Amino acid sequence: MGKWVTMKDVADLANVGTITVSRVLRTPEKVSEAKRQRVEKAIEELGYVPDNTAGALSSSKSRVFGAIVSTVNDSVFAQTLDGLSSTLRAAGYELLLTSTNYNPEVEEEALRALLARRPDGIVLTSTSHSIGVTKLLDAVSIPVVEVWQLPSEPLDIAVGFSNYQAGYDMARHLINSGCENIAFIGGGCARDVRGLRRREGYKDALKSAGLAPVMWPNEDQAALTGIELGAASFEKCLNVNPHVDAVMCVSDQVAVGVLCEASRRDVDVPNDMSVSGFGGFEVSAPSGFDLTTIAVPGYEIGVASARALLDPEAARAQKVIDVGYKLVERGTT
Amino acid sequence: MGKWVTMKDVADLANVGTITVSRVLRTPEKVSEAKRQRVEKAIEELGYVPDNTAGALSSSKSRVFGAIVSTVNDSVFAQTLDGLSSTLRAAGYELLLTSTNYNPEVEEEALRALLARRPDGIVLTSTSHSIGVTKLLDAVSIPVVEVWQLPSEPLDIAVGFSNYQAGYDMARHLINSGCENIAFIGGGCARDVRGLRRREGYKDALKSAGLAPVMWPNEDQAALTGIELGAASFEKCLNVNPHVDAVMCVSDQVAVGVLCEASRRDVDVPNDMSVSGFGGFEVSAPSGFDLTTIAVPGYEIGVASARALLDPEAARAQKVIDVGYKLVERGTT
DNA sequence: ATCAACCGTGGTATCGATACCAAGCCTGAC
DNA sequence: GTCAGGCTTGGTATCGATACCACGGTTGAT
Repeated sequence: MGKWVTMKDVADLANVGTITVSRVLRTPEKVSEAKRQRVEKAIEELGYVPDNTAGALSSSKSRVFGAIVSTVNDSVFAQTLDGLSSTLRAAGYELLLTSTNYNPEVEEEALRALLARRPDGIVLTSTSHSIGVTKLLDAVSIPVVEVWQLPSEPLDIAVGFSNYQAGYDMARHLINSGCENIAFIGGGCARDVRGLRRREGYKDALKSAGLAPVMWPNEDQAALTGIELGAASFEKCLNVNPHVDAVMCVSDQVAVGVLCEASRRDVDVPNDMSVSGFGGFEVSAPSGFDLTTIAVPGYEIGVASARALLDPEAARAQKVIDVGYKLVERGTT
Repeated sequence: MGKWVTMKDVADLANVGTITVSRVLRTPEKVSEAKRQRVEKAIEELGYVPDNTAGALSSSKSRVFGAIVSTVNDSVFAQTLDGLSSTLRAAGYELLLTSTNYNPEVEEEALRALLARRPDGIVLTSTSHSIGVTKLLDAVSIPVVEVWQLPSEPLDIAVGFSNYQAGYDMARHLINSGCENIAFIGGGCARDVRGLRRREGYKDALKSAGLAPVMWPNEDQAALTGIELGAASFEKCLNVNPHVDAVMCVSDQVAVGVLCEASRRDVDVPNDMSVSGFGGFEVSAPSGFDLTTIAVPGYEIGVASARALLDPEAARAQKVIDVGYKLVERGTT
């Protein structure tokens, strides 16, 4: 067992008290120049790495934040995690990550495990919370940030944007550009609450314009992932409704699937039909697809969440932090 | 401040010693049925959540593993993280995540921050390590797992597959199917060591078949991401070498870019030209692209790494754990 | 010249859990 | 009937750092 060097070892070598070593690390300005250099030299010499678990115990500040995500394997949350992680590390904090794989039953267990590490704050990507979860969170006094949506009643702080409004805006955009037979593909999965909200925005926009909404799939098709879902659903959609002149997709991935299927069927986009996506990540960037989409600032959500965690008082003044989105019009509409 | 319930509170309510509470949580079989139920009831009643930081201090087992990844925002590592996280959580461990954003200078700092949490083990996705990093890792006695490659001299344990062999195999596959003018796109970025290895495999396969390798880009094009890089590079490639009959891509994303550009130029895949990718994630799945690719078991790498961390002795017996890959032939070759 | 205020410094208690050791109880064997 | 040995149980020390308080020495004001 390679024994860890302790603060006392450093203190002895530098001929100071342990507390002085602690101060050199946390509040160097309160230590005289001479001793500080002695201590720093001793730290270097011994290769001392402080033990934050011990520090957490005595100061009741762990300098760790916890995150519970549905999945890491989705550029959607991945960008946010990158933003979170980078911002937090710059401030001297670490990120404890747990993924639930979209299984809501795991959430409470995961939260319990997270709380056992006494984090200074928590980030949640999940949308609805069991009463066990709510109870646990109520009992603690640390900041809780919900991301990627704007609940009307946030648990504590929310950072995101309105999925409903995004769906509404895109539908309006299609309507304004002359489309009259607009289908919506994806968003039929009950667990994807955010996708559902976008679909509702779409529905309301069509209704208020006097148009009939057409949606695929209505049943839960969790087995299919983005691109495949898009291709398969578009095919079905065409069978039922051959005169569709616009397809609004729940995600960029789905939109890519639609575009592929369209090109295979010689449907000319955008002349015969418009297609829109959602996300604004790589797949929709100025590439072969040139997809009109809603660009969501995933990384920014991470950064804003980190700021909220680091300064919860300021964030709580707002409660709900809207980072917005951007409708990016490109070649498919 | 919502005060945390401590083990002593539980012990007092259940009328036992604190140590008995500890045993109920860690080794319940050593506690009599009656007391165990009393303690469990008290835990439930008080909503007690144990403090693992305190436990880590006294047992010098943190039940946390650290991971340093280049980026979360890449399905490549994301699947591995999912596998890691799931397997570790099932065993009662947590994952401390740090991303370096492909900046090798951050690695040492990140590692230092990670070690300050006294993890029970570490996972690295980075390929080469500075001497500072090596020194830090030498000083500790915890398992260190390097993933997604098979270094000849692993620091401790390695879990992955041979990128060189994967490149070689795919090139052989193209040669065997009759291609004679095979270009390689991507993998020119010096920081992407794994891509470079695949490209070397390609080069050697061509050489040993008496064919001339053709590669784009040779300069560092970090600014372009996958799809765009594929589209742009393919264009240049065609200008220089219009008779190319196969394009081997460093990743599926790049391959998608190539396919898009090909379809725009009315190049018929696979009749005029074959295209292959690497990765085997969503984008290459049975979708519109039907891409021939090398499928890498990203999730499996995570699971195997977790096992190695949990039982380092068994893993060290192997040192290098090869999870392999699969050449998936589909419609583009 | 005297005293208050302040700065740098160290000693000691403390955070919440677990390791270690010792004690009490019960069972079974002689 | 007595004693050994196994089982459960609790007391106390401990992990490594920080909070709190107290001390000596210096500075500035009166």
